[in-house]
Amino acid sequence: MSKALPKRSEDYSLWYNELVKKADLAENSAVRGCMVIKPYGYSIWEKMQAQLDKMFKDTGHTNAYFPLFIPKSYLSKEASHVEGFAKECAVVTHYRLKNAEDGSGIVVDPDAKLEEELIVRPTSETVIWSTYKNWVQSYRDLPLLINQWANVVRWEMRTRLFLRTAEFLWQEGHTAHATRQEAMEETEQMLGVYARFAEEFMAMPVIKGVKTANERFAGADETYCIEALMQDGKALQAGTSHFLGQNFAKAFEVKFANKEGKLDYVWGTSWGVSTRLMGALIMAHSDDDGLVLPPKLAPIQVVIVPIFKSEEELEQITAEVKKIKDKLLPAGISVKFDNRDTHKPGWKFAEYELKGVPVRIAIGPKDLENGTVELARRDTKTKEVFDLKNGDILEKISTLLDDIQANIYQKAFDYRAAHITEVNSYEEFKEVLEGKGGFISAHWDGTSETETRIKEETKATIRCIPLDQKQEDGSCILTGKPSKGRVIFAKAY
RNA sequence: CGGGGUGUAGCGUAGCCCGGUUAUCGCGCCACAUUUGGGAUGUGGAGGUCGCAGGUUCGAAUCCUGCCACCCCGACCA
Repeated sequence: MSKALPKRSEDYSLWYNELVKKADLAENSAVRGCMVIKPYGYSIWEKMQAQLDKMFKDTGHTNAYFPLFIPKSYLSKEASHVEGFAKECAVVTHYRLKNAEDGSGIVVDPDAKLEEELIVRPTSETVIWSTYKNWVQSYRDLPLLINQWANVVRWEMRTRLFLRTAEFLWQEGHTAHATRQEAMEETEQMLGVYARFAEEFMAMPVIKGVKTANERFAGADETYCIEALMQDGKALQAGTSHFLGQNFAKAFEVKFANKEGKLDYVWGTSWGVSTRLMGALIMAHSDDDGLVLPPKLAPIQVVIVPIFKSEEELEQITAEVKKIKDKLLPAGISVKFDNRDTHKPGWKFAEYELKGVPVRIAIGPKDLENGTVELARRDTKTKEVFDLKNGDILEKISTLLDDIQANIYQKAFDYRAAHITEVNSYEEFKEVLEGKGGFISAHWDGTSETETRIKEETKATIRCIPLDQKQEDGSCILTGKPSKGRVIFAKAY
């Protein structure tokens, strides 16, 4: 393991790339744009999945699985949907290989051409709605509240580990409802679930908002989102929840008989978060020494490092460690005792800091003598000596984990608060954008043309129209036309 | 997909312009010894299709062509 990480202040994207690799989260694979998620990285994803899955179940959803391949014709049924994804689809055209006649290896058998080409799903609306057609006849069949955990493929030009990969893991919820209002409530409910997950578990504050027409999901009537701010001042869309109206129901003929006996199209939603959340998690909290993980998502919450010279010393320490583990483990705290004699304590300290383990306990001969342990917290890098006789270690650690969770949230919150800037002129807008970055709250005339022009001139996009937007008369920073409230601009990932 | 850059041991690199003994150094790895409260030290050792494929040449890591991958900057996107 080589030592130092690049400094965030010197090269932020290099810092990110190196951190992802050095902390054993992921690495590039032989396939362009695809990544290998390593065990430690996957453990974090599993913690995210477990929590989100629970939240989905708690709100009445069930998991199912739909196929990876989508007949090409399905994709073209919803006009704007195809347009949105056509440029980044992987296509399966053949189903057999054979040995090349000149012995040069294996080639695609031209005789094995598929009748209809298959698209590797970039998202599953089309397969799912074509299935829902068969599942829905009456209002009694509604609502359908289904989620799937899956991989999807979007053939991206430029990729970055976790933030944008050609294949990524996600969850996609797809629901069908009898009324417009119910579908709208579902859309908002799931946005709330995402926001709560981001804030309470990832310790990452987010802005809830609505996308402008330019940024809306292809095929949706309305796209809601949570937007987070990274430490380099760039915004990251962390989750989306779409109100699909009756668009997919109409495209796939999903009709039901309502209570009055009349046929009507069902109302739909879809919502998703992906392994991109891993990127958000990394960039929200980590520092120049490595990852900083929120305790609620850390695969290892507490690491115990023994400091010993002899076998006997290690045995004595191990006995003490067992007592501590017996208290922590039943309380659901994940503890790793790193008793390897192949690495020195200092090496281990650095290693677990790189991996973002929230709390470290060190026990050495001096501690055995004094009945103490040394507690170190990752977020503040502070250490304290804890007297085992004068306090309950479980209570101490629980409090510490809660403190860390709260502290890193607060830190991210303060950073964001300091980086939401209200501006009232285009000059000021460009100045803030080039200087301190972050979210910029400004008036906009509500037109696509203006948004596009601002994007072309500054690379900033409207991240969202905040749900808690204040009614405030103002004039558009670009055109001077009247505006009723501020929207959030930023450069985005 | 356009512009620029990089590819040499597990990782990071020197050598490349100007072709010529056995390809450099550091980290890591293995062995032994001394060490162990913040990434130990010494001694010895192992490890290389110089990204891949062609070409030029008596001779290629080095020159030429093509391809692949990665990084940065653009267009596209969660």
